[in-house]
Amino acid sequence: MTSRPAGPSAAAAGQLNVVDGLAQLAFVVYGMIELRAAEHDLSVTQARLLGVLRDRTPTMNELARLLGLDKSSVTGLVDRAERRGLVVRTPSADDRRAVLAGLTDEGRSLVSQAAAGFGTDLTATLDLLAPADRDLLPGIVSRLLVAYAARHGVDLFAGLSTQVPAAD
Amino acid sequence: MTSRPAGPSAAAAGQLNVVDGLAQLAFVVYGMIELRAAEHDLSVTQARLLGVLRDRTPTMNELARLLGLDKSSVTGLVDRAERRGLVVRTPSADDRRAVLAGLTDEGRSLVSQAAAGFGTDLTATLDLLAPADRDLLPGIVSRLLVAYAARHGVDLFAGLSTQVPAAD
DNA sequence: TATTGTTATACTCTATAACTATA
DNA sequence: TATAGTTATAGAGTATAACAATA
Repeated sequence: MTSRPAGPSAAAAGQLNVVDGLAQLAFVVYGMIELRAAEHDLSVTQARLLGVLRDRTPTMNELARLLGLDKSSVTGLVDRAERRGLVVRTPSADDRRAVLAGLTDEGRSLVSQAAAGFGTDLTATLDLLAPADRDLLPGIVSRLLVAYAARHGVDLFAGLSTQVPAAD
Repeated sequence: MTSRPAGPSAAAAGQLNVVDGLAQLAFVVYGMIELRAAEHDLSVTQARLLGVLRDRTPTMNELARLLGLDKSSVTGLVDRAERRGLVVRTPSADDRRAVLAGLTDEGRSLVSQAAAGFGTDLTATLDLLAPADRDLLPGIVSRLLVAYAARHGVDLFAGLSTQVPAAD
């Protein structure tokens, strides 16, 4: 989707409960990622794929789990990325059934540029906050994510993220 | 609570900078919306469509602008929703070229249920936060969204949220 | 038999270009 | 001519089911 949040004057006043606010924030951030990824002809899905592969060389199966997709979906996803020269498949040495997916230099370069662009955009928005808010936000977001991860026994990661989500 | 230079709480939570943290949060929230929408066989796009129509009866053209999609995409989107009985097209009285899209009762019911489910999920996660964080977050998020909207001359909305149905 | 990955198939979502019917 | 909407077409993304190769 394109998720360019737009609409009539409903929220501009700031009369937003936190649930709606976080939903809107999610769409805004998602849209930022989408826009910067599109600059390099990447969909959010392709960007997530490259993001996951930044610090891993998983099997197709593991990749499916990491992305939350069916393995047949990942076949096509990697097919298209490989056709563009962003990803390569390598036979596994351990298991002759398995195939490892990894980034090419071009893939790595592309995802780094997209991530940098996204970081620039989001930072520019955060810079509009008052210093007190800017100081408090990182901790709250971190604690929120930790709480969520603990509750869901889930591995956190952001497709475009610059850093590894730890948790491994 | 005032400034805390190099927030140690954030680092303790797992060296996530705020950019990565917000990206992850966006994916988590987006995933929550996706999951609750899927419960009713709605994609995020269909849910956004229904969400937009909760308080509007726009022309196809306006709908395209609201969703950030091409008008031809909206034709198909509304086709599928109409086929399911969630949306109806009505000829415009003012302009014989134009067509208005609106929710059916079933569409309204469905989007309310999905929004309520999402609200429940997100609230449950927010409840894991310490009270101090829970008090601070809404204001920071609101101010962040207002800053973003002001900077981009854009009006905010979240396809699924609008208002929590609380007592619909 | 179970697992890994691919293929075949079908559907949603999206855009571009061409078309119609109004305006 | 310009605008509103649809249709035709193409491609990405997704899932289910069936399959081949390996374990």
